[in-house]
Amino acid sequence: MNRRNTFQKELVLKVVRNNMGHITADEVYEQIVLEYPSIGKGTVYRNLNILVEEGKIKKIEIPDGPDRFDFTLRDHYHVKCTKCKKIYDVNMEEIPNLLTLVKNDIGFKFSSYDVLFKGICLECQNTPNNK
Amino acid sequence: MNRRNTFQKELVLKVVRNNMGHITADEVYEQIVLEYPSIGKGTVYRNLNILVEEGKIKKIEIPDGPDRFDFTLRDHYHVKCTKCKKIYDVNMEEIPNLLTLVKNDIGFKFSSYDVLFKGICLECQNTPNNK
DNA sequence: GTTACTGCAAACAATTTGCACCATA
DNA sequence: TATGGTGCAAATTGTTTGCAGTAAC
Repeated sequence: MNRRNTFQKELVLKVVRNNMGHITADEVYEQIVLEYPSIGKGTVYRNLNILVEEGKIKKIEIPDGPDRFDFTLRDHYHVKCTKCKKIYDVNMEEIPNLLTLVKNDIGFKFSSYDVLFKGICLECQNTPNNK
Repeated sequence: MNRRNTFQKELVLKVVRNNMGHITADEVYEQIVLEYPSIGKGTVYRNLNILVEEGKIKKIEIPDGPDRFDFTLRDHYHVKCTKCKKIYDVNMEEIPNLLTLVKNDIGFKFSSYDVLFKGICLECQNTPNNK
């Protein structure tokens, strides 16, 4: 299974790279369609996953919402606004490595962990629509 | 909108309570069907969400997999086996409150955060099927 | 010339929803 | 008896997949 370089794969990488941060597969597709209308959504999904596999981009899995793809190299965290569901970057102090705090009594081989913050974004705080 | 007590809602609560830990909506449904075959899946989903709203149970959102419902009161974390996708409880030392480490420069009203550990479970480590 | 990749549509999985009927308060 | 809940099927959302044709190597 020798990987090939295709025009479509280049486009997908370019769009994720130019958007810098948590773009969804659908947004990637919408942007590519503008300059290359014949691309299929399946191709975008396939290439995003290949690029993740190759370590060129990162996948951020958000519960209750589409996956995001991130080009940024530096480690950072995300917040989800529980009202509008939008995702933002979080700047924060160095997080202590939570893996060192685990009491591994079940023989697990721990590899990593995800942290997702929740809250209400500025915009939603200011909307009177206080449902 | 005055909530009513129904037989079905009781059953849902009973099953989550008796299972103690990260059961899926579908598993709840499968268990109830055994003793009350006419129940609908929609009813199970509806009641699970109502019970979460009422604070009687907790919803654990797992990316790339169905939501889990938890009756346990004590705070605890979860690990997902990246091979078999099963979810396990994690015992660990007190986690420092990550919210205090956030540099809130975007006016967010932070409320909470989720942590999901990842790794390979004992069973999958021992399976020769090393794909 | 292989065979990986594409575009498309259909399949899928988890969950929500519309609606006519039912049953709780 | 008013109206919230049920059961069912259809709709939704995000993603994967099967397949015949296309193109990269």
